[in-house]
Amino acid sequence: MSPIGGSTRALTRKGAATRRRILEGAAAHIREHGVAATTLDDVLASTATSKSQLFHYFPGGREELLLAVARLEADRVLEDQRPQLGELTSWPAWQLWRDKVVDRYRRQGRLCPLNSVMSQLGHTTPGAQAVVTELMRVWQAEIATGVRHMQGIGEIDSGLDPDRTAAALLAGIQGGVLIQLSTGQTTHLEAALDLGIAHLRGGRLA
Amino acid sequence: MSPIGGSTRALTRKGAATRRRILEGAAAHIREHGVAATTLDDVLASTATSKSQLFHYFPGGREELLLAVARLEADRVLEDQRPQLGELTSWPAWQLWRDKVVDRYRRQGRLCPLNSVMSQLGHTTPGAQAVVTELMRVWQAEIATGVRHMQGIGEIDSGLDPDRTAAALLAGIQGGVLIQLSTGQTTHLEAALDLGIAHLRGGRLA
DNA sequence: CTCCTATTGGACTCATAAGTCCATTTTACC
DNA sequence: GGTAAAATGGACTTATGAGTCCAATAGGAG
Repeated sequence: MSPIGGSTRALTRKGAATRRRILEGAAAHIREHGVAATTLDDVLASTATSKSQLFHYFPGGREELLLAVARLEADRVLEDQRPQLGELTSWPAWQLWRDKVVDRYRRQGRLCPLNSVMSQLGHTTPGAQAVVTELMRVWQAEIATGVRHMQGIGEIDSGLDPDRTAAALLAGIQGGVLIQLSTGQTTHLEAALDLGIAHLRGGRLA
Repeated sequence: MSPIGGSTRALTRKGAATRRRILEGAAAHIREHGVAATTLDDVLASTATSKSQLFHYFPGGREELLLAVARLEADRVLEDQRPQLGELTSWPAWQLWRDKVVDRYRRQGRLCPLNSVMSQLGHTTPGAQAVVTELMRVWQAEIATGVRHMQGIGEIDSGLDPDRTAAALLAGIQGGVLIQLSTGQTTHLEAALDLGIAHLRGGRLA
């Protein structure tokens, strides 16, 4: 449960506040400038903290901090899709979700904090890997639940494999966002979502 | 046409060979260890060259070298899909292409040189951005050509927008690969390709 | 043969940023 | 209010890796 060392250290109210200030300051700086352009000193400066504080609360240094930011951003990704992601119970509801996703990434623009942090940490690092894998697992599961519900009410062909379809849809979203990072356009993201949903509807476009 | 400076410098046969040795050595090291773990000194060591040589042929230093590697890898991506990508003229042909893509990325494993280089260079850098944008443009165009051909012979509903469909399919591929980088599985890539192609076939699974 | 330019070696500089250390202050709890 | 642990300030160390410089050699064109 606890981050890295596993040791549950005593945290006073003040300490907890400082820790959060550092974490959120780091996340903010990264969202704005990217990981590569974010040094520990930047974080310290923008949060009015000192080096000893940072290493006090994140003994693993930069890596531990980045990982914590990754967790934060991964959570945010799902948060930003709620409550629509959990209520895929009618075609209009799917459309609402689709729009929310597009909107979220359009707002985010060309800097994806999670992608940024991940490629810095390296996709092979156990910790980083776990964060992404878990995010994908939950995300895909919620989509699959939506598919199953629609199958239950006879709106989706029961011959479709919910998990596999959800996996494809999720891949489309990820790729759409990735392409957006370079092109600045959400065209691909929208196309992927629309095609995925159209396929669920049996080929009929909305 | 010429890389960055635009100045066409005189290159003797020997010089051209050295330049290529550096470039390919860098690409190889990156493919194996990732960008972050690739220093200029690593490249020099593994190619038996000296610092003055590297900066002689890549005056822009590390950044120019990485960009050159990105171009190399971007070309390779399309090369690896030939000739199938250009021959999407029947359903079995689509399947062959699909298999080739999956196989290519399965082989590549969890280190994607292009993704690695891109996130290091930053998606906003004009040069890096251009490389990816161009790759996506060509890739998508070739898929779209395949769709149009199938529409021409009446195998795909002419109501489908070839470019938009190709965009969605491409997004699925990108996302599938991205997810594979963390999970190690090509499940998502395969699901995305299969769903995309199934949609083209009008919902019928292969 | 000769001169100009390309090519090469490799030591050196320089900047940066992570991480360490210790002295000092604050807080929690009895 | 006294004490032990937590919290803090900030200077210092250290590692690393990019980029510079200059002197020395090789190659090609006339």
